[in-house]
Amino acid sequence: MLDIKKIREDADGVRKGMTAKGVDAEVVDVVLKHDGARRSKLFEVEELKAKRNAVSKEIGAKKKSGEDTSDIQAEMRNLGECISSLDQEVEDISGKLHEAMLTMPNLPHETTPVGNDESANKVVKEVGEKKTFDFEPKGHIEIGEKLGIIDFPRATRMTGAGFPMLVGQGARLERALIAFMLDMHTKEHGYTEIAPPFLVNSESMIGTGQLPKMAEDMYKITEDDLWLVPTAEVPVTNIYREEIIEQELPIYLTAYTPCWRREAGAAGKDTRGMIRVHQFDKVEMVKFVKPEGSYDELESLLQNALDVIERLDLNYRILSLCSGDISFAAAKCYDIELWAPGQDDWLEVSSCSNFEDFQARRAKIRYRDANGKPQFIHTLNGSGVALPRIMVAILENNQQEDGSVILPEALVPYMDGLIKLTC
RNA sequence: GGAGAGGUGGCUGAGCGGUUUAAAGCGGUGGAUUGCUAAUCCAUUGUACUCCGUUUAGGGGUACCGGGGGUUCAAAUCCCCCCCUCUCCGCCA
Repeated sequence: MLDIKKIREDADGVRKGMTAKGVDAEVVDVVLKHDGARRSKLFEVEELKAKRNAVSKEIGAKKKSGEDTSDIQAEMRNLGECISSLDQEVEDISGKLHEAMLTMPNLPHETTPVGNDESANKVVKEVGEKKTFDFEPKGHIEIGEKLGIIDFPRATRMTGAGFPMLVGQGARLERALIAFMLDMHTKEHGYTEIAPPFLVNSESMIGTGQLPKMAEDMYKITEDDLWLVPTAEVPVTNIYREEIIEQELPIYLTAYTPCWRREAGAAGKDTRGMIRVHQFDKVEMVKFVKPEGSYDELESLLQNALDVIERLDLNYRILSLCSGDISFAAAKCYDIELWAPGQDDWLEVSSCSNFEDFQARRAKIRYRDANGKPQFIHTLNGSGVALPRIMVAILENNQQEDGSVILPEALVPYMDGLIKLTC
């Protein structure tokens, strides 16, 4: 959520930001209209309440000394009715204001490239060479099925398309990757591991910005009014919802969770294989930091994710996403993409974002500044990294002509010394 | 799921319709005193919104005693619904 004061003071700047994010700037005028109306009504009703409080106190005193107060009480009954109808008006206006505010995306940071869609994303850096083969490289589906480590047909029968099942060494590789990443983030990057709930309530989804906008992209358990997490960002960021954090900052947290996404708007896109699925595993990193250094923290967060990829000997490129392509809540976002020879395309395996105080404002997460005053903190998160696509990258980059796959050295200890997946 | 007991400021804990502007203690902050540690004394002490003022400072008001409704001139206090915690019972990996 944006700061209402910022919208009042710099309406034009906010309009510009909305436009850059691909949102109709008219929302600014809607917000300002409701804000003005709310403030004047609030002033009106608060004056009446002050009067009521004073008179009620008088009544108490008069009753004590035995005076008759029925006249003033009757008068106050009318005042009470005025107050409750004004209260209702204030509540209605506040509701509309809040609703409008919740639909406003975060403003892009000044270093975020301006643009409408992914064509305006900027390649910041490309590291490593695309692998070349002296045979025709296969896609991960063929490789995986031949190795017997992925079973799409049975998973589809059991659940439906987009819910892949890993088998044997495939399941083991998944677990190895998770353990490898968590170990790296906890032992080398200073993160504390969290094993959070996989279902959260609506307040948490609003807190990180998934609701209201992304409702139809998520799975909902209607009966209990809970949602399946689309990313560990949600439960982990919401750990401190409605708190003033008293412990020392920054706080670095990492968590493995499955992620569930309905991918409602993506029907027919990448439907085969593991590129775009309804359930996938991910290791996520989340940071709670003071505002001053949050952009340095974004750079180090990105590096934490890159360390995973470099250790697995994969080539990659980093994109700085443009204003129209970054997520609703983000001010700045880097994507990390891996080259997948079987797809002949880049695969996004991580998004590292700075949300500044946007999520903190929604989720009411604060810290105390040097003067002891509560202030909204800055939150950041990044995938560290998403599992199916890194699995795809490993299978497709490390495939041999005979169909076997050589495992990255860093994973060998996690695979009980296995160096190669074979049929 | 059933029965009972609870949920009050950073913490402990009183209050159970109107001198509560939420007692008292602990803690925190500032000051006084004192070889040090410590003790003692004095003062102070939350959050959000809002209005006035403003270079700063400041001053007023409203709301907040788990959450949401209701009764009343007046609710921490009475009534209803919900959430959470604890104890016992039931069910259960």
